[in-house]
Amino acid sequence: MKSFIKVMKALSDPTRIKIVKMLQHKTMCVCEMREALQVSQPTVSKNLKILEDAGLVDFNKDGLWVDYHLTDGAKSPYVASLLGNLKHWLEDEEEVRELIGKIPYIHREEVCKK
Amino acid sequence: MKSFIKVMKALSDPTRIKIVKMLQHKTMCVCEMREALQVSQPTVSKNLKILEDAGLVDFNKDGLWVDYHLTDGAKSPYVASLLGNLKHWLEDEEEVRELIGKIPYIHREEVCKK
DNA sequence: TCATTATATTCTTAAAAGTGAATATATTAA
DNA sequence: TTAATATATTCACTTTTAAGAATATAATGA
Repeated sequence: MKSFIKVMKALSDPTRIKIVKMLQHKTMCVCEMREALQVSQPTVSKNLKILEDAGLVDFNKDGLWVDYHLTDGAKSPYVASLLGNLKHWLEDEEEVRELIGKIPYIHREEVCKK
Repeated sequence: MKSFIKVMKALSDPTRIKIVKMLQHKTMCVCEMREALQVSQPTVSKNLKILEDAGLVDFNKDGLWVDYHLTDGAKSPYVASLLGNLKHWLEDEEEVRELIGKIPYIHREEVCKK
């Protein structure tokens, strides 16, 4: 029950859902997501940690950058199923379309370094 | 996005998940659920309202009693899918099994009337 | 080693969520 | 209409959640 609630809670916040939707398209680092979402860097980091604790995302370090990606959900039926559904859920929401539309124009080299 | 978040939030609380799991087995009134869950009557009513607002449960009035049941989720793909998954999710959690085990022994006529 | 910089963590604050006691509402029956 | 009772709502209180500013950590290069 506890781990199930953790997954559901993780997916009960708009910022975190947006992160998931972005990661469906592309592995991204914190500052790229910060730029796309227009929120503070700590907000991105903390929400990523919540997603990570729930088993929804994982990361690889690449020098100073930390590349986040969605997990395959192999360790949890809830995660696998929900991430699967989220591939099509919310796809036609304007809010999401707009966010995804930004991604190609965000380049790590320009966005990071402030 | 908003209605999706509402559904996910509704399913992010242990009390409400327990209510959903009980309603998978049987239509129930507030005082029956109160007895099974061992929480206050307002707590049951308020959590039912949250589930109702999210489109997860509906009710029929039967005199003084209000019989709650799960919806078919026809109005929302999220609801239909999540309620479908919840039929098997958490089925082997001891906490849930114990709760479901109580249901046959709870009789409206005995439990209500305090 | 020191400077730079991407990310994580801490701290503080504000808003939201969850609970039960008390109260209000609604339905039924006498 | 009055009494009884199932449910809903209000209120007060506590806990949790989410945000950003400030700070700490970690990795790289000079």
